[in-house]
Amino acid sequence: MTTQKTKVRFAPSPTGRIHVGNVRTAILTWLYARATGGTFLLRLDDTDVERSKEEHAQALMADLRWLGVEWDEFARQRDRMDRYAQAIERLKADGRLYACYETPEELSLKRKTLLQRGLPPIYDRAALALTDAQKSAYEKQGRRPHWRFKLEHKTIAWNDLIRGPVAFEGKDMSDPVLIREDGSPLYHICSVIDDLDYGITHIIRGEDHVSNTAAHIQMFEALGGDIPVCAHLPLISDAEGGKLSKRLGSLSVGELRDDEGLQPMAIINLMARLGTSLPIEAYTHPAPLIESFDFGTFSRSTPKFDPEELVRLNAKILHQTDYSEILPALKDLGLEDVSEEFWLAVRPNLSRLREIRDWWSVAKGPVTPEIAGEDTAFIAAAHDCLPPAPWTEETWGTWIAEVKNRTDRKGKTLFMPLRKALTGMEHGPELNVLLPLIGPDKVSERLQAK
RNA sequence: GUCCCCUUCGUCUAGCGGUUAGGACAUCGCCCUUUCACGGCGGCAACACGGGUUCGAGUCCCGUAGGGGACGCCA
Repeated sequence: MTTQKTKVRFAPSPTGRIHVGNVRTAILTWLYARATGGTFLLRLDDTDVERSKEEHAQALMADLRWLGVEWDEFARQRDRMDRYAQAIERLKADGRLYACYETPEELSLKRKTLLQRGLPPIYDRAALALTDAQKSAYEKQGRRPHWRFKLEHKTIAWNDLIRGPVAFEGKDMSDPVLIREDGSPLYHICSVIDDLDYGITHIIRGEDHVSNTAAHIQMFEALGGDIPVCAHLPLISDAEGGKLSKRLGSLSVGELRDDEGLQPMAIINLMARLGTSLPIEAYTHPAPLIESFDFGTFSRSTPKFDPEELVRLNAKILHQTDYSEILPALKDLGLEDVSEEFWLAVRPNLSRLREIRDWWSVAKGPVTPEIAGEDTAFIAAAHDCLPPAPWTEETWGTWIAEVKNRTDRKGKTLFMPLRKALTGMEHGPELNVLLPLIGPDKVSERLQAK
């Protein structure tokens, strides 16, 4: 065995915002690259000029960067058309590509007929029997050919990192179209040529590609290259068990960030471990995920994706995030002068970062103190025994003891009116840490509110 | 329609012929806390169904049901 350096790629089509299903593949591919000390290539598969849009390409890269999924190399297929043409010529010369003249309508009819007879809709290779005379007759009618790759009718087998031994029969598959009628190359051949040229050692993608892989293997062989190791990930499904579609399937990284207000690590943690035998944990850094990454831990069944899990993870991540690490995100929220004390005080009460704004206004105001009619005398008494500045975390204890002495209250009737007067809420961070953060002036002011 | 894959607590899963069926998350209870949250400690909870094979089946075989995937001049 050679000690070949791992090289993997994530190859999305920039046809829309990247969503949960896709980003999982990106994250796992990236983790594998980092786990093996290999290279991660981001390749835009933008051969479909109709659907591929530059704005989607830009948004995709922004989303990946936000997640911290950094790529080492970058390529896009639209820049490589000359190279594809060259490889295609070789396949034609080798007789692996053959010209077909059926129209899309004719092909669709053929498929429908086969289906009705209970047969698999496999292309019948009629074009292979075309004589030169028939071909030129088609050409004279103005028809241009599309080209199919002639699969060898033999067993195609590989050892999948996730699925184990996989085998397909060439005869059970349709010869894939590699070149459109307009002469443009299709995904299959572009992908194979790129994987070859860029030295991809491992192909990691969804299991919706398994039968493609069978065809691709023959293309790798036809082009005389090494066949990368394959890992086909089970697709994730809806919480209801159905296919990941509609609302969830379209749940994009952008929405998770902008609408849901989630931390990138919430998504990384869930996607890295969902469907594996390793526990889903709330790490604040990807390092433990990289260290523990192992295709052997992946199940072959389709796991269910529950967005609520992201929120739970998000909360746990926040509870553990250090002040220095949250600072940039706080700046983005427009909270420049949050102190470390404040962060540590409110951190356990956050499930989304933006909720910190609520606690920030509790500390800085304005707050609408809540003082019930029957509590006015009590609050006034409490105000009278406020300890002198400076205030520390001990102040609350000192104060409340004094209030207890001077009034006949205890338990909930003792502290709850104070909490409501000071914060306007019945819940929140502990008052011993909150009190010095609000400060003597505002505390006094709020206790005297009408 | 044909082919392929999958099915263990609510969820993600361990298990690879003999287990009190293990863990994590969720949930519930207790502790901590003069609130909520955080944290700590415990509890509840599962082998889709039906046939085989075997002394013995969650584990092997066949079937049924359910779910997913593939069968494009999309990727």
